[in-house]
Amino acid sequence: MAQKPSIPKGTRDFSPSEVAKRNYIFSTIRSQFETYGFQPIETPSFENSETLMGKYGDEGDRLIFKILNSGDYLKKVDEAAYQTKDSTKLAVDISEKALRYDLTVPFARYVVQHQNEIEFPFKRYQMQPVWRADRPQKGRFREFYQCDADVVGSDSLWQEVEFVQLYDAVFTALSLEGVTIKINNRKILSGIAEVIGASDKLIDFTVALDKLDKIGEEKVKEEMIGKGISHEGIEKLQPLFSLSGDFGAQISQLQDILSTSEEGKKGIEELQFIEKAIAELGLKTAQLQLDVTLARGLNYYTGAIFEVVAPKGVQMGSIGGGGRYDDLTGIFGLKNMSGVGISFGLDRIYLVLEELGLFPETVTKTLDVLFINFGTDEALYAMKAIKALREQGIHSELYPDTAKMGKQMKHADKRGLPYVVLVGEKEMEQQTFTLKHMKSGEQVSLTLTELIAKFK
RNA sequence: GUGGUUGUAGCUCAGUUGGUUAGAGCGCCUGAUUGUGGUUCAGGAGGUCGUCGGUUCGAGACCGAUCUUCCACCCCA
Repeated sequence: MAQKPSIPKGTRDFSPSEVAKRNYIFSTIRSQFETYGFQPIETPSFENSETLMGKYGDEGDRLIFKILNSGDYLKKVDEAAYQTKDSTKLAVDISEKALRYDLTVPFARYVVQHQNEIEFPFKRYQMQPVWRADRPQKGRFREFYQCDADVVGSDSLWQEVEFVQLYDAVFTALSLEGVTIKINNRKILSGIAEVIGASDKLIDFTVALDKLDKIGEEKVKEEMIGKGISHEGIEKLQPLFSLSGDFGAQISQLQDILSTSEEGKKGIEELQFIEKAIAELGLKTAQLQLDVTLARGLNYYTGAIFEVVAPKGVQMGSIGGGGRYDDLTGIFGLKNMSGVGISFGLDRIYLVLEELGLFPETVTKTLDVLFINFGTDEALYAMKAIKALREQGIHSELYPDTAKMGKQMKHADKRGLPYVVLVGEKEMEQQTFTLKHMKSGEQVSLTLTELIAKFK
């Protein structure tokens, strides 16, 4: 065997049926986005390095794909960095561009760059691939699609309420019932950190807290101690570990913990506003759940934090996430522009729908009817009918070669086509078409008008 | 970036302590059936065992490197 060609790890080819299923998810999401008043934009697949670098933390910088400069890229290299093999420093010299890492930062760049053309509040959606130089594993790829909807230029909490509804609407439309929309608030996390005297260690504290589900209370405490959080502080956290009950019950327990923190109280108010509104408006199939251990995107989220997890029993990380960022555009020089948004992980949603068998059968339908080719004269007769069918929007085609009938039938069978049409001498004489239903094997003789009517 | 794991026919996988010509099921092709696919029967094609190197009289099996798969950590959709 000659050397087989291959694709880079973490990337995938998509077959026709996979593309059909992916498009089904795309169009479902798109349709809900538009129903909620979002407008599409697109941004380049690569940005200037300085637009992306430093926006996702050190870990993020490591995972950004950098594009090597064209031409004699070693010429401009800093001699000292070259001699000492300082990769980080060298990277800046040999790479001025990088592949998009998510859609939020390019969006912030877009808003700042086009601020004078945009009417605020601006609601945009974007569905494009992003790239991460991560090590692949289940549901983690190096190239994958995000579907984002964001609003900039509005502080209103009604936006958060709408995003919860939007999540519910999309997953309901995809028949993916029972997803949990987890919600938290950065202000609550800050408040807790403040109460335990660890305001300066907010990130370390929340990263540890986030693992509560996974590694348990003891390990979380160990990690916090390891990060320099005092025993006293952890003592005060105790009620947090045993937080229980519904939304309201958890809130009242939080109120006790956060009674001395202004910021914490503000976070509670915000959560209560959202919860009340959602309780009043109702959700179709999703569930809104308070999760104080939820800590994502802390590099820029300032208010609400969202994460969507697949229904119980499906082993998949989050299938969506989002939150409020009061000052995202600030990093590009535009102050006081609050944003909030959510993201859908298309590739993971695909895996979940596949696992649960939730793709509608019609999604992969390609052709309504195949005409069997009996020879030149018959083919021309068939093509006239096909022309008429296509004008009516009926998906139809002629088997291109005059192969043996068995082979042609087999081809139709393999493609899973519902119907074939047989036209030989007999049919041509009578100006009819023999329509065969593949599943039942039944055959009927029809005129062209009747044939068209059959598929309309 | 760290640790582990996987790779044999198109697909799913066997292959004994290293020993002739590497197997099975499914799929594929041909015919029985030149106006009928999915069932059946008969026959057939297809593998330098991921790649490169090493140990050995002899390697699919042992060793090393590399690529790939999947998993855990980090982080994350």
